[in-house]
Amino acid sequence: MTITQLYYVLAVAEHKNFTKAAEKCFVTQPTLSMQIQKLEDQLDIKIFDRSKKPIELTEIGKKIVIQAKNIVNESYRIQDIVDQQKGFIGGEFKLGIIPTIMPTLLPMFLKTFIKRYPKVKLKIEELTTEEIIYRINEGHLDAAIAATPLDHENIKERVLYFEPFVAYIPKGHKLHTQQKIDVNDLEIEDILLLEDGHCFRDGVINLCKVFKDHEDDKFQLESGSIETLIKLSNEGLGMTLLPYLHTADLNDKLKENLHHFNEPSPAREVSLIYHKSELKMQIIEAMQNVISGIIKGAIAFQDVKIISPLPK
Amino acid sequence: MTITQLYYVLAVAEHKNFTKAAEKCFVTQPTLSMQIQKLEDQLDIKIFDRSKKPIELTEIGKKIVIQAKNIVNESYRIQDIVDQQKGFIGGEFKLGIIPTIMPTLLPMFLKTFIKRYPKVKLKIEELTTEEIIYRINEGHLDAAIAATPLDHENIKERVLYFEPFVAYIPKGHKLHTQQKIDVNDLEIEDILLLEDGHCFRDGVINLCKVFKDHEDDKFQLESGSIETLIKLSNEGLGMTLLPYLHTADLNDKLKENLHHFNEPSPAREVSLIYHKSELKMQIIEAMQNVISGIIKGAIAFQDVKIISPLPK
DNA sequence: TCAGGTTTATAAATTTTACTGATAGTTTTT
DNA sequence: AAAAACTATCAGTAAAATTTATAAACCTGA
Repeated sequence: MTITQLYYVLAVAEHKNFTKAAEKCFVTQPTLSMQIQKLEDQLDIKIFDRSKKPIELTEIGKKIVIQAKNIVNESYRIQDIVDQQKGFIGGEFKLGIIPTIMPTLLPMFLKTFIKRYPKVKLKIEELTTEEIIYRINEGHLDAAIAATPLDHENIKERVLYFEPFVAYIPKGHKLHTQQKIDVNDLEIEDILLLEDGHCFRDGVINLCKVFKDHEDDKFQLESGSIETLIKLSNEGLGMTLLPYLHTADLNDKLKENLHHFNEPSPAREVSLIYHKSELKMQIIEAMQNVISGIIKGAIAFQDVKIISPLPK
Repeated sequence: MTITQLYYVLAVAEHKNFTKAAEKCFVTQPTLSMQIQKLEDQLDIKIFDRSKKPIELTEIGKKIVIQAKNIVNESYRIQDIVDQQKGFIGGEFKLGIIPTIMPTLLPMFLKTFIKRYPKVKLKIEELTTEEIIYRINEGHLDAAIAATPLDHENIKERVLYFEPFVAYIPKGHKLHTQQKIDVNDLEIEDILLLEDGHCFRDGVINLCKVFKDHEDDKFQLESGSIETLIKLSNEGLGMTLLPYLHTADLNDKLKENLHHFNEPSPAREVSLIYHKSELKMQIIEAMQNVISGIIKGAIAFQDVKIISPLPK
């Protein structure tokens, strides 16, 4: 049994196809066929049921895949230990970012990061929270930036910052004339929300719970696009909440519709998240430091008072 | 990096000598030298400091060894998973037993065990508790039978039975004439004890704590040999406590000096112990079942009432 | 300090293993 | 029924692990 064989097994298990798995492993298909057969012969079991199309794992195959993942991952950790010892921050690093954070946060820290850590080969991908969770679990992402808390067993979170929401209240809305608005002014059934507006942690206003309690309303929208929110809002479908960092990009006309909250302001928690196995922790920490440093200047509200969650 | 290379590293780390490690791995010394060099080159670090005699691990080498142990162990688990799935109980199984349990328990269950599980290649070794703990930690023993609780972080325990102690009171001792004796009759400073008479678990009389509280006595003895205990006792150095299963072997003359305890009787807890990684769990469970079945007939005292621990 | 023993590294040869390219055999798709 | 997609098999090859033989380094004790 070799780590390579286990790696091949994982590739086939994932792609359910020897040919595709072989490509991903940068070997030819006969290599996979033979190596996996060899492992199966040595263990005297079948890992894959090749009679099914697409190929399926056998019962024992499933168990072996779990253990194989474990072993392959732990083998990566050897290089990790070496890097840590050397103080080396480098290598490939796959980062996922959710759409509503990508355009505002990435430009702020990317330049600094690649300058400070030139040996890190960043591969950044815009992904939904759901995709991010899946990929971190499968080991296809090293880390991601998303709205938290996710409360996911295998995923750890490090809070980067709290981004206050700014109310966008179009003309004609009853709150439009009010200069500063208060959380208590909000009528949740009237607000268009971001789809990644997770349940908020203690200490941050809990919007989603209230939202869920009103499922019998006229209509619901959870959009992943800030632009959509604004346009729908302008159409008279209600006010919306925009993450603070997005408000700078609005044109002057739209800016007139922005209303900051009285403290305590509602906010979203944005975190760097990663698998509990803590691989590539040096890079993750490096990234956390860069972002934390940058964000301090960008969000004046850092020391904003944040309100306790509402009762259910 | 291969599992084999990691295995070689572990062998050298343990024996601190390439030549000896090579023998244990059943390869020649140049194989180890080259493979370990290759790994060191790939990681671009030195795992061993060869300038020291005997060879030492480097700082990073120590960390790598820890991780290598982990990986090698987890690789064994693949075969374990397969065996479990097949219901196969077999393969090499290294069992340690402490001296005072070996001669009485082993003959009772060995025949039954090898008959019921003929595919298991048992390798049994008589070892002290200390040696057992070390070897289970290093992975040189799959399991052991010892007096418990050990309260050791990496070692799990499964109680097999409670073996009552029988008082051996030589002629001339003040308690000699008393037919049945009581725990309260014992004067701890006057008792010769087994060295493996561990601190006892809740529910079993706690002898060792009392013993330790009297460290300023005339003399102390903790022997690993039952014979020594009896002989010293006969020399007038005090009474002693014999594990119940040993009493059957005494000649009639010595048997006259045995005094059973009134209930609740003091007893030692005997357990099957194994590493927390739970490798070869099928065999461990098989062994537990065999021993538990056998012991029921041997110790009539199974349902003996056992007293609470004494206060410190 | 020098011979003898012990140990690790190196070199060349050998065996073993992993991998490829070509192809045959299946199953699925159309 | 033909084409496409996929896996297994085979023979040849490249790569690797391992061995034998030997050199080099390092202790050890006379």
